[in-house]
Amino acid sequence: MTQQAEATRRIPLNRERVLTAAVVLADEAGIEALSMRRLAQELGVVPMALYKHVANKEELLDGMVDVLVGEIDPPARDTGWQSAVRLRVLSARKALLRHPWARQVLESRTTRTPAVLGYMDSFIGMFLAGGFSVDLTHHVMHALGSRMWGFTQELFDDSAGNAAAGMAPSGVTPETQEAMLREMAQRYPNILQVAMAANHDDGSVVSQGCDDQFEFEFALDLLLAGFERFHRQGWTSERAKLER
Amino acid sequence: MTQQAEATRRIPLNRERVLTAAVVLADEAGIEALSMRRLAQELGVVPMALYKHVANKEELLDGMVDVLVGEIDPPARDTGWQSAVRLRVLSARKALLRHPWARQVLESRTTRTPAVLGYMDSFIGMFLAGGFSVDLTHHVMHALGSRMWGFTQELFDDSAGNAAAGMAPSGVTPETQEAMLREMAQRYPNILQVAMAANHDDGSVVSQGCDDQFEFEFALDLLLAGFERFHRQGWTSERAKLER
DNA sequence: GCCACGAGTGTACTACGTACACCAGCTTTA
DNA sequence: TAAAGCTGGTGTACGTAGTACACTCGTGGC
Repeated sequence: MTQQAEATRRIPLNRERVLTAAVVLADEAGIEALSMRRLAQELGVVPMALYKHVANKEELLDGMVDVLVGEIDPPARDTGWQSAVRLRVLSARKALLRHPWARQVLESRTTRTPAVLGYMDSFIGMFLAGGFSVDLTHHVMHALGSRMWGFTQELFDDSAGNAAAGMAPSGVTPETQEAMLREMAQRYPNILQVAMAANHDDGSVVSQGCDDQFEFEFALDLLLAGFERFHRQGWTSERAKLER
Repeated sequence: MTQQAEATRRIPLNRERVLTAAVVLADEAGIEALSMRRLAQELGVVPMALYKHVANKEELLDGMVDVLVGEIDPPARDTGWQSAVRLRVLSARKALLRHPWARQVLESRTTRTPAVLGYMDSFIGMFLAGGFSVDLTHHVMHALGSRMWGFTQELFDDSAGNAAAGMAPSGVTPETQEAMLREMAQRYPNILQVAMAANHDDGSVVSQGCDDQFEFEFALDLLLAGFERFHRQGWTSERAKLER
């Protein structure tokens, strides 16, 4: 019977099971709750058992990124480079939003796994297939930067009002909120103005914040339009010109 | 005599001394070496002494960011918005490059200190002073994103060749390097192409990498040009249009 | 039947952030 | 001038990390 119980519980571990469990745990409990010990516990196993499947925590994180990359759609066929890139970035963004930990983890990675390199490679391929010069492609990839992954550093991740007070709006009396606002108006008039515009509906700084998706696409399209212009003009960097 | 010795060693601690010591330590030993214990040791003091000057490690990091912000030039007077923004971003970038830890720490921050808010506020002020609508300013700030701080997520932080192997070029025989290259060429032809172009001088992927400063300014100027175009056209978001 | 091997275990070590009680010496005040 | 209080530094201790290393035990091949 104990053997039966053990047999049922012990679906044998493997790298994939470890990685997906890590992804689920990070999704549900946050990346800061993802420790080797906690993950092992979640898998009904002793911490050191994990090390038979991943070399260490760094490799675990790399593996999680690989899982993420696997969720990004492949490049669309039969469209121009611009919409191909756009679609793919937005697909990456969707994957990223499903996994709140991903941004932080991606930012922290220093080595690139084959899966990541593969993603980058096919990404570059979209520009090349669109007739971009290698030179322009290179700079364009840099300009995209982390937007390739569907994210940007969010400067207003909370509304500016919350950020100023360093606290959540809940549990703050209207009076203190009022006081905070006056304080803000004095010290950061410009932030206040912009924040008010972003929260136009009720005139409060401490409301739903701004439309991240809109902001993201705004910048993305601005960049894409810039790329297109350079491309049409046959732009080349000085460095590349010297080569010819 | 012991009193004398103590008196010489005990330049009294204060918040500023703690913060600058933290900055120096992070500069020299890397951010991962910055622990409360190590920092205390560096200051010739017991770990818990630090907690009389900073509430906890988070606040220490916030304070370090404040030090950084203090190193950024104020906005230039008597120039157009475009060069004012450009100069300021490049000044931020210079400060950032002096402190290799800064990017990671900035990215990890969730609360904004008054100094940071002050920086953002005066940053926004440059656009408003340039005649930008509040609406456009808002989106433009989002588009700049972390570029406001003078950095972007570096995708090719090492040369692609190193990234592929996950190791430093030193200590790798030319033969394995050659093999790596062939491997790369097969699996990531596009990356290879771009990387080769970036390392045009000797045709090796594993050389000095690309000109980060150039790449940064490329994207920055592309964005600034886009902003300018929108500004001239009196661009407004749909959301803002509804307001009128 | 033996033996090698690989997955999972147990114990232990080092390093971290920090709570809490304490103390020395200075400043304020009665 | 003595008592009281404040300020900054100390010592000890706890809980949580990551992971090295030696182990056990079930399985499959000879």
